[in-house]
Order: sequence, then C-alpha cells, then structure tokens
Amino acid sequence: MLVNNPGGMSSVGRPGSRGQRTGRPYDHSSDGLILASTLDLLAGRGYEKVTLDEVSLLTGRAKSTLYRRWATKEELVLAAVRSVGRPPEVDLLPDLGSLREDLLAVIDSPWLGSPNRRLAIFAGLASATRSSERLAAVVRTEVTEPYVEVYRRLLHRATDRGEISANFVTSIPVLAEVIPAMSTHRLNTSHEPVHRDFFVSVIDNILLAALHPTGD
Amino acid sequence: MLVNNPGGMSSVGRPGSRGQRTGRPYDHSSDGLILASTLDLLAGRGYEKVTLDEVSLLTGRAKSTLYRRWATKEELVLAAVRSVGRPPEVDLLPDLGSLREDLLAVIDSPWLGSPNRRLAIFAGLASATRSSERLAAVVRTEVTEPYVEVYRRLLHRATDRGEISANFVTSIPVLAEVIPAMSTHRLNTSHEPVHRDFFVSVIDNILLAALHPTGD
DNA sequence: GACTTACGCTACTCAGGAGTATCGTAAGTA
DNA sequence: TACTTACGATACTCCTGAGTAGCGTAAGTC
Repeated sequence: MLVNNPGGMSSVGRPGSRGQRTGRPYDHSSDGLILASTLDLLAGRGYEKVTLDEVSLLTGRAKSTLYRRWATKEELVLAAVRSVGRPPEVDLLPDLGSLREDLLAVIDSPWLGSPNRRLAIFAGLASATRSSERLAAVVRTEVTEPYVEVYRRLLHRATDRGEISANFVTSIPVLAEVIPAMSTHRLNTSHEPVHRDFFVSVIDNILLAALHPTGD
Repeated sequence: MLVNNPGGMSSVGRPGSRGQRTGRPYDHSSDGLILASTLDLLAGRGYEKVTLDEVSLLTGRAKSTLYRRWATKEELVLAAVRSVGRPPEVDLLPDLGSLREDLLAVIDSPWLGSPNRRLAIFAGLASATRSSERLAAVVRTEVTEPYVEVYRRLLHRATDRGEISANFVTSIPVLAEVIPAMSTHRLNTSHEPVHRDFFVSVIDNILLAALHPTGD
C-alpha cells in the first residue's frame, strides 16, 4: 500500500466534488449507513475485531465500494469517529436551575443513542487507541475532550450561579472526569449494561457530595 | 484444535508432578519469566497484539516450549493474569491513622510494579476482556474486584475508626471505585503516564471532599 | 439513446499469527 | 554410562483479514 497524503483526508475515493462530472455520481447517501454500522461493530467488538467484510455484509455495500471511499480500515474508522458529532453544546442545554438537574439532563441526552451505546463506543474506541496514535488523537479531541468539557462547563455554570462555593473551582477539572470515568469503568469491569441508578448514585454520592461540604 | 477439558487447567504440558519420573524434569523456573514477559507485552500492546513468537523471542524460550506448558495463547494469558497475585491485603496494611495516609499507602504500594505499570496491565487486560468471556471473568475476580475491595475495606476501616460519619456507609461501594476508575480513564484518554499528583488530587478533591461534608 | 461512472459480486494476493511436527542436543535420573 | 525426557531451532500448515482486480450491470448525465 501507498498512501502519500500526510495530515489530511485521503483523496482516494473521495471524488464527486471537484470539476463537473458526468455519469453516475457517488451515492453519498450510503455514507451515513456505513459509518453508523462501523460504529455499531466498534461498540460490539472493538477496533481489532472490526472487519470490512462484516461492514460490507451488514450494510449491503460491497467491500470494493467501501475501499472506493476510504483508503484503509483506519480511515473508515476515523471517519466514523468524526461522524459521531459533538456532545450537546452546553450553551444549548437549558439551565435547569440546579446542578443536579443539569447533570441528569446530560446523562439522559440522546447523544450517540443511549448511555450504554455511548459507553460501548467509548470502550471500542479505547481499544482502537492502542492501534493507532492518529486514531487516538482524533478520539481524544473529537469525543473524549468535548464530553468532559460538557461537565466542566456545567460545573462552572453552577459556580457562576452561586450554587457551589468558588473554593471548588480548582477541583472542577478533576470532578468533570468523574462521570465518564466511573461509567466507563463500570462497563469494563462488570460487562453488564450500566443502569441509570448508577449514574444517579455517582452524581449524588460523589459529585454533589464533594461539592456541598456544608451538607444538603 | 481440540481442548476437551472443561472448567479447569489444561492438562497439556503440565506433567512433572504425577508419579515418579525419570529423565530431565520440567524447568519450572522459567515460568515466572515467561508469565512476567507476557504481562509486559500485555501492558504494552494489549491482548490482540500479543504474539507467542514475541514472547518466545523476549524470553529466549522456544515457542514449542511455551505450547508444552500452555495449550493456547488464552491459557498463557490466563496464567499470567493469575500470577499477578492479589493486591496488598488490607489486614496487612498498617493502619496509618488517617484515611488519607491509608489511601496513599495503597497508591504507593509496589503491587504489580509502579502505578503506571499497574494501569497499563489493566488497560491491556480490558482489551483482552472483549476476546474471551472466560478471561473476562478471571480478570474480574482475580484483579479488578480485589483491587476495589482494598479501597472498600479502607473506607470501612475509616468508618469504624469514627473518622467518617456512618451516614456514608451506603456510598462506600461507589466511592471505592473512584481511584481505579479515574486513573484508568486518565491513562486511556491522555495516553501519558499518570502522575502521583493526579492520584493525590483525586483523593483530596473527590474522595475526601465527598466524605468530609463538615469541612476540614 | 449514447456515454460515463459507480455499484455489487467474486475471486483473487499477501502478510501475520496460532498452533503443529520433527529433530538434534542438553540436562537430568538410575 | 545408559536411558529418559525437556529444550531450542526450524520449518512447516491453516486460517483470517486487509487490500486489489476485473467484470457485468445499474444509474445516472448530456
């Protein structure tokens, strides 16, 4: 193989935009399906065990078609990761008046589907991370960071609201990681779906407990 | 392949004990080296990327020798996991008088080497978990559970000592997962070694903060 | 309708890794 | 010393999965 395209999307199989073309155009409407299925497999098996044969089978698209779009498996997964989109923008999340309600709103947000699908994708991506530094970087900046950032913002919002003492600003960075960390750990170790009760317990017994030292 | 040995160690290549034997005995002194190297590779690359060729190369033991001892790759990894031994027994951990000191003692304990080696092994095992339900079960009961258990015990000890209010007993199970969860998450997302400062920050800003609602 | 291009299908090549087989030799035991 | 068994080395087989190639056909464009 030879991919001489440092630091950018591969140009292989990504035509359909430059110049006017004649003949059958690329069926870009398939892309969504393919990327979604890739994420499903990623969530179910982890990067190493994702095979393009299976993606092909699952989507009804020929393997050759997949390779017309994305030069390598890594490229496909990369595209899938990028396609997940950012978590809900905090500015768009209505201020529900209390930190607790705000946090629960994020938990219940349909970003990436259910919380468990979200976690499964994270887990599948974590294994991907070992295979490619490039992939790791994208996952970090596109998925993990923004997700933690949501919590960070909510915590700051609560501070601004005066709900929690300004003394805690310094601990916000660590606290923002608590929910992602705990839920991921739960999934990895128990290998059962993580129930909503667990999220609530983490919020009440850890986050809020740590932030309300004057009692509730 | 055919391994018809449900629910037990494979008998393949595990002689050396039954009956009296003549001739050269198994060199069991190699086992430790092999298992340790397996853990190293596991920590570095994750289960999928561990190859027995590499274990062989690394240890100077022939691949055939490895297969004389362990029937399959999974079996070898399984043995490696079992060989890590339990985390420090709480009963043996000196009561340092304060929860904070007790927790730090666990962080600094040389179990499995440095904290970062410990985390790397956990991470490599997490990817293993997806490949084999059996492996997953062993990791859970031999490694993860005992590790969380240590923290659970320390928290209870603090309660018994009257250091923290008995009101918190119900939240101990969740709290016990905080340190493993946070440090694993950190390693997975940052992919840099986790510094001691981070552990301290987790202890102070999360665990102790959640447990000392009357302020310090 | 003529032409162009993407698609699905099938059949490849190629590399790596699990597991096996064989053999000469080293290291023990009686 | 004679015998037994494990070891290291090497060369396999087999399978899976990434990536390629060529073809007939469908779906568009001019």
